[in-house]
Amino acid sequence: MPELPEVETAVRALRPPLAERTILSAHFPKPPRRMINLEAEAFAARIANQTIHSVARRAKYLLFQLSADMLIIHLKMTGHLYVLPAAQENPMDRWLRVRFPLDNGTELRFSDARRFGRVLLAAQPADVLPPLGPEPLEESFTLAAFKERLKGRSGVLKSLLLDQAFIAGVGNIYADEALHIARLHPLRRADSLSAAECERLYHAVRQALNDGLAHMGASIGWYRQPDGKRGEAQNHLRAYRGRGDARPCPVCGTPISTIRVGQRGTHFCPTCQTP
DNA sequence: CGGACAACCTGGCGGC
DNA sequence: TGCCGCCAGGTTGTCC
Repeated sequence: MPELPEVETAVRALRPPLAERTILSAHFPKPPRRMINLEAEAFAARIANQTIHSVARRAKYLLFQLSADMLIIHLKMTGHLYVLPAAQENPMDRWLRVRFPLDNGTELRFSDARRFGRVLLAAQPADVLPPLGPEPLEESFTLAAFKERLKGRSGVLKSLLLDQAFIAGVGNIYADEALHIARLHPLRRADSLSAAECERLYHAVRQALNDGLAHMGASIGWYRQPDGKRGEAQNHLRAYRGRGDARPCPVCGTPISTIRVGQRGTHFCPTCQTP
């Protein structure tokens, strides 16, 4: 569930407490299995004494620029990052996977109930990151650039929006939101869009992500901000529905339909988003 | 390129 | 109340 707005919210919250802090070591309370890209001991030895110079986001990855390496973390569905005094416990510690003691007595912790998250250490991020499309909220992502990327694509819109190599950072929630804003059916094929529809989709993707960001992310399921607070975006969603949420379309009042597209739960308004 | 599907995981929920 | 089974989700990898 952490998608671009949720990861960006986390990045912004983590910047102040981590600025120019030095990581002393890395501890893995439980066997890390596939979570890290090195052996646990090698990982800890390599990250020790590296200073965090910046915290940034690319797609749904958090990027920590260290003295010599990049620390790259993907939260997947249930990952959570938080900074606390080393002695202070937190409910999220129940699923604690990594603790990074810092040089001022605080600790960066990574908790992840479902163990899908990834914690990678690499000198060159490109060595471990998959191909990623443009950042949809950056100025360089223009309507013309979007139309150019659409050329030659024929798949259904929902799957295309979820393709991180096509556009970076959109996940299941904001894909459904963007399609509702654009009044486009999730099964519409990319090569069937008129110029006007392309333009609606372009603006809708950015609007959906900006709305999520403005509300500090959507706390559906597990997502929390680093300070433990819930985001507010889930209260403003137009089409995406979590379990037990039967709110109708906010535009026309029609019940929201749920189908599966590319193995993903997909929510849309059958009145506003015609095939 | 695209679509289908399995795998990875495990808490939480619906159903009984 | 308790147990079972399935669902959720992002990404990777395989196959056609």
